[in-house]
Amino acid sequence: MKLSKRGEYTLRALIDLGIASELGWPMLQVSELATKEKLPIKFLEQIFAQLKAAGYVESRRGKFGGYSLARPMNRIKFGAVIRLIDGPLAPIRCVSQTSYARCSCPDEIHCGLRMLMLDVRNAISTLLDRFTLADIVEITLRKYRRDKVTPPFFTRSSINVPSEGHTRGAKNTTRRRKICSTRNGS
Amino acid sequence: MKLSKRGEYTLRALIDLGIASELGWPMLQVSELATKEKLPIKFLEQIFAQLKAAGYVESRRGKFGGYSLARPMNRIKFGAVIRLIDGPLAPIRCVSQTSYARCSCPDEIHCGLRMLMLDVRNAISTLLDRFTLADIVEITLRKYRRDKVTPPFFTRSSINVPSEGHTRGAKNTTRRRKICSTRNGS
DNA sequence: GTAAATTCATACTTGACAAATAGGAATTGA
DNA sequence: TCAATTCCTATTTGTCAAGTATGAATTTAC
Repeated sequence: MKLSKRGEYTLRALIDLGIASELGWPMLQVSELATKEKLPIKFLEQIFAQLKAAGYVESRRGKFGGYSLARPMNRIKFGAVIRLIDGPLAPIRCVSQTSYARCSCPDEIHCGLRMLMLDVRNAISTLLDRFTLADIVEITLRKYRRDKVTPPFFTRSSINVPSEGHTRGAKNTTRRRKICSTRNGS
Repeated sequence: MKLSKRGEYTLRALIDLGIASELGWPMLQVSELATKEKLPIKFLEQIFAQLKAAGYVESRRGKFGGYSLARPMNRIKFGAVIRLIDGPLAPIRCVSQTSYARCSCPDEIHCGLRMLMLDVRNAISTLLDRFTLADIVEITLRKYRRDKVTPPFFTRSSINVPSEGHTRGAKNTTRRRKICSTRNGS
């Protein structure tokens, strides 16, 4: 029942993009995200290529380029994103709505396994097809405010905020100058 | 969010074992199950070894040996079986109850991804930790009766029942004589 | 126009693991 | 003693996730 690393990175990136956007910072660079979330940058690049091809993000090339969300956050459903990246949500193909395939059992109607897995599939997709990026971003920001924590990285005012606990190792004083090559010297 | 083949085979086998047991046929052979569900026999053997080690089934060796359930069906939860075979139910480790591991994000409390995946995990395990083999077997048998279909293979009375559509290729007239080497000649 | 920084494109590597296969030892019943 | 089974261990095979590598195309600042 695993979410792949690729899937995990994708969702992290989208959520960050959403939060940043909500805080008035609509465009982020892959390198920023990679350092913030400690993800391999080239891997993230590939992911963004896929996200762009699917219409979730748009890009600006060249110096000071980056990626931004290509649609309103409430139109980005997690279910769809995970299906794009990781394939069907269903545990087995014979209960998948979006990518059905027959299984080996002779009689699907009376297959106990299928019945059980159908329930599981429905539980998963009910959740993931209901929640949108907007929901998660909103809840996350609300939590941050409630606990009076400044969301790491993504506030304009954080330019001069002294580093605050979990933001250690990222002494980005000037905002536009960001730290490349923090990861294994490349 | 996939269930592995190993997991699928495991559940099919257990359900079959449960149905057979309910119909007064408590012991089945690996080869019977393999031919019925069209599974690789040697692979199934390994699975049963694991199931036995975990105390789900017990065996009788030698001629006319086989496997039978080692505990009452209402004590066999699908969640536990899947965890045994496929590992944690949670999509990512940082929301696993049975096998937690920290993830890369600096602040789990405010992690939107974690929150979302926690919901998914709960949805899955609520289902799979509630349903037992007894539930599925009962529902399946009820469906069979409702539709007036004899459950393939597992009725004593089916000894003389003419083969019936989806039981093609398995002309097992004598019950104890079963067809080995139906699969790719080995 | 040149340099720097970025996205874009493609190909490759590496390791892990699922899935299956193979061969035979130990056990049991007729 | 034979046949049929579980049991045990090792090996193979293929696939795929995850990551790496290299460089082209594009954009901005100077």
